[in-house]
Amino acid sequence: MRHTPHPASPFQHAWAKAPYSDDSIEGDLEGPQWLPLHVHLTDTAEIAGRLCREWLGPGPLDVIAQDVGGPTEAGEIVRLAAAVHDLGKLTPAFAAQVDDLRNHMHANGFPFNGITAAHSRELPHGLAGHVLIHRFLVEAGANDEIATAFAVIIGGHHGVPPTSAQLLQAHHRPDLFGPKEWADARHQLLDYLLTTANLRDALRVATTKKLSDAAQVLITGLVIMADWIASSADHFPLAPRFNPVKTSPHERAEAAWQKLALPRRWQPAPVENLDATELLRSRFTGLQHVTANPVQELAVEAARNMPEPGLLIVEAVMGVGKTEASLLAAEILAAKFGMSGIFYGLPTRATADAMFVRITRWLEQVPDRSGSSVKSLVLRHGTAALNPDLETIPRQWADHPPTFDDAQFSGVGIDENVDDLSSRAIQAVVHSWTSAHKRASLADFTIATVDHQLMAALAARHFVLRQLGLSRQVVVLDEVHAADTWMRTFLLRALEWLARLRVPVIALSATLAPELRRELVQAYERGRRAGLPPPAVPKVQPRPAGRLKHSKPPIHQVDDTPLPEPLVTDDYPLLTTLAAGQSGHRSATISTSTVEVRVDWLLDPVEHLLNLLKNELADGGCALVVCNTVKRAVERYQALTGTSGWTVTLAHSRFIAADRMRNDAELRADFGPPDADGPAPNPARDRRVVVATQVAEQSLDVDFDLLITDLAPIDLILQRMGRLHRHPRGDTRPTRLRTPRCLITGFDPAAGPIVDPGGKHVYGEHPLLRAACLLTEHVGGKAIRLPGDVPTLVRRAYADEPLRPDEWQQTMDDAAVRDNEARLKVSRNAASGTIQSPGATRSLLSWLPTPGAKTEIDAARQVRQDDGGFEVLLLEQAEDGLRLPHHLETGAPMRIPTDCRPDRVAAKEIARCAVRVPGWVSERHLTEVIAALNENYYPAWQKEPLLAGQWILLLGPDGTAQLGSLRFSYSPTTGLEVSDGRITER
DNA sequence: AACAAAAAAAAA
Ligand SMILES: [Fe+3]
Ligand SMILES: [Fe+3]
Repeated sequence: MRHTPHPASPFQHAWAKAPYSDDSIEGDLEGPQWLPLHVHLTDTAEIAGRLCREWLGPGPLDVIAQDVGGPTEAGEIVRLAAAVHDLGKLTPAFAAQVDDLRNHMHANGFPFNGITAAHSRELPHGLAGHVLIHRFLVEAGANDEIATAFAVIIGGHHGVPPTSAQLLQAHHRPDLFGPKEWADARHQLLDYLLTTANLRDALRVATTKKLSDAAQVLITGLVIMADWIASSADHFPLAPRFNPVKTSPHERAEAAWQKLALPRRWQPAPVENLDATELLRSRFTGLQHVTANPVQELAVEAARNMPEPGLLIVEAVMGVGKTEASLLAAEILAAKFGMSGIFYGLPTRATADAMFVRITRWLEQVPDRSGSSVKSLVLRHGTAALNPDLETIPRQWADHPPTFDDAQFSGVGIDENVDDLSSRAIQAVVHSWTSAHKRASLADFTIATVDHQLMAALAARHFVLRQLGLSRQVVVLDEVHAADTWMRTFLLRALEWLARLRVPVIALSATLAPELRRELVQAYERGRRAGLPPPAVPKVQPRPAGRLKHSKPPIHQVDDTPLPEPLVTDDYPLLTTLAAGQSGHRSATISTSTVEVRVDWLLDPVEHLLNLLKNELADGGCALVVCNTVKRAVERYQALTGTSGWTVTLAHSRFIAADRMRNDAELRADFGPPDADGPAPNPARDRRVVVATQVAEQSLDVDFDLLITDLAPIDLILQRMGRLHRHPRGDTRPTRLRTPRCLITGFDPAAGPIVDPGGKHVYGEHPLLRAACLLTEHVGGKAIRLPGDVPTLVRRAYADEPLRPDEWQQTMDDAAVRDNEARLKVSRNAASGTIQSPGATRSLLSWLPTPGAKTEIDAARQVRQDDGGFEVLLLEQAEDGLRLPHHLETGAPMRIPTDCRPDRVAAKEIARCAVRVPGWVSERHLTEVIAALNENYYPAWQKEPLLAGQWILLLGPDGTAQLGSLRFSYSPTTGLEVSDGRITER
């Protein structure tokens, strides 16, 4: 096939890439360079084809195939989109941007008619491309709907699909598209592309087949990915300016692909011949002699029985091997449904860090039919760079000595900018083409905070890349019960999309309220239905009388039979499945040890607490005191420290990361599981009191002899109770503490249905009162059995059934109404930041808010609710410069320079000094605090990714700072405290 | 006078 355009073709003078000559400093004597437009387009088409053939995998390809006829056509349509993605660059509005190149085109017959570089912003080339491709498809016989569905991919190839308003504006500016000479050149270019890249059949598909929203999402993602790779001058060399490129598209792409060296995609092997136990033993080196437990058996069975991609919810307590169960099931599902990787989402960075190591070990054991020993794996969260495991593991899987490319694409990649972008500007440009976060979507295996899954449903720039990445991974979500109302809004929308993209999902959880279980199941089912092929003969909708004349017909015929209802049951552990529209459930009989907790009230005045502890800890032992607010926790900590007879520790989230990590580690060391050879008396547990906020609720595997907790929603109370006699310590516990006891504070049942204002602010009134009612049933009476009683208590707490006492009913009903309204408001606000549901719109047009303000789009919306709090890096101001908080300094004091970029080691130390400032500070004192923090802005630090954009809070040597009227103080034992001077002086 | 915990943030 002839790849060089006819010498007379004017389009060969059009340009796509033109690095400024300043970019090639450092004795680069080659002079200015360029890349002709037609070369960039064939490059991108070649890469897109390779991505489809080698990287994408059958699962997502089939989603596209469903719209266009088959997998071959799917690959072709992707190549077509890639081949024309920058057609909008063949317009005077784009081409006028660089004088040199503009003049060259002008000299070769392209009239500019006064269009200058200043006009380029009025017609971004993506938008121009949308208009041009739409017109071209319509001329080739497509209807408007089909043409728009394809054109919007071109319009959105920079991450934001156009809005209808933008299209309208573009149509009013024909001058920006240029006169006939330009239109002719574009037609010749299209003709050249169709011939050279062999895309005539693809065009026929594009003019006759309507792409669904899901296909639009995936293809846009693929085009962006291909464009990024094809835009790397390191892989696709530029030519001296105005010289033609002589290498053929195929050769260029072949060389680039080699150099890129993407690890071959994971191809899981079918494992039908192994039972759950055999599977378990072969995938986990530490479990050679273990037998699969019922939860693991059921998970494997559920995965094997799934007739099509579906949802599997596993509710079980921590410690029954849910992680193993999820990985076994994930491997089976990946093999069955053509997935090429796994996304493992965790609620916190700390849990993600811990899971990272476990998954790497598992990966070493998992068979791969691709024959490759290199796996592409990424740890994706904000402080992944601080994880020490990353430094030890990377090279393990590299087949060959790691080069820069290896760091990017094979072995372990981390989610951050590469060190030392070096002073050579052109290097920096090359290196950063796939910088950081957005590159991570290429990986087969992702361990991340759930946020990265939720963000797939966030209406923000480049969300299509997240969707594309997830579309080829089995998604496992851990601790889904922990999602609050805000996050749940994103979770459900993201789940609809996963279902639409035919992605199997495994959700792990503690006991779910039946309502949440139902929401998860129905969200997945809605997404699945959105992807069902429309019925052959569309039903004619009878127009209901009185409806607006212009009411639109539904996008396509949707199955309107009722959504499946998962069975409401108190079985536990519980596996709920949903596949092919059918919901099922299985429960396992599993012999976990039961803990019987006796419950009692303890009135608030701190003397009661002191007396209780004096008695109970008389013979030793340890107690956990959980408070609903930091303020209460600090108060109780201080009251307890003033008394002898025990050692007190305080734990909450307002510690700098380094201290928090150390505190957590100490808690695990002192109160964690006993050694495998059996429990021994542990002096660290002797007369210890830990006062904590909700940080003690989750993820920390610790055990206490006695629990005192503020009233909280029942599921959280039960989580806290889970810290009571959690490990087998038998008779090493003091005699009087051998019966597990839980005292509830923050509530006086005799005083009526009145909850503590702090708790009310955090949880709302209604769940607290419901919890109080349920606990009353057990006070002084029968113990709460863990985990057996958990499902019943959780179900009743969130059901409508009235609870005694009857006199509280009215208060509770009123509270329920208020809480519901508040919750509805939160989810409405969250929903304004989500993308559309699958099947709700014909195209991605206007899906994201007005582009142009690119950064605003990214920043203004988020998957976590904004409470006004913000993070600062806490450093000390010494006479001769900055230093780390002095309690962190080991050895020689380290002075931190502010006039140059700190080295990597120092930057990590500084990043570990991050702490969150409570929300009320910014709500009431925003301007004065910002003004004060702004003074500590060091331009030289902004080049360091770990420090860029961070606020710095400087404390004096006494550990305090005055910002306006606010006084900040920090100590490694009590954490960050902020007080308002104007108030305390009164 | 507030009031938990939790996370994130660079193009072709
Ligand atoms: Fe572009
Ligand atoms: Fe491009």
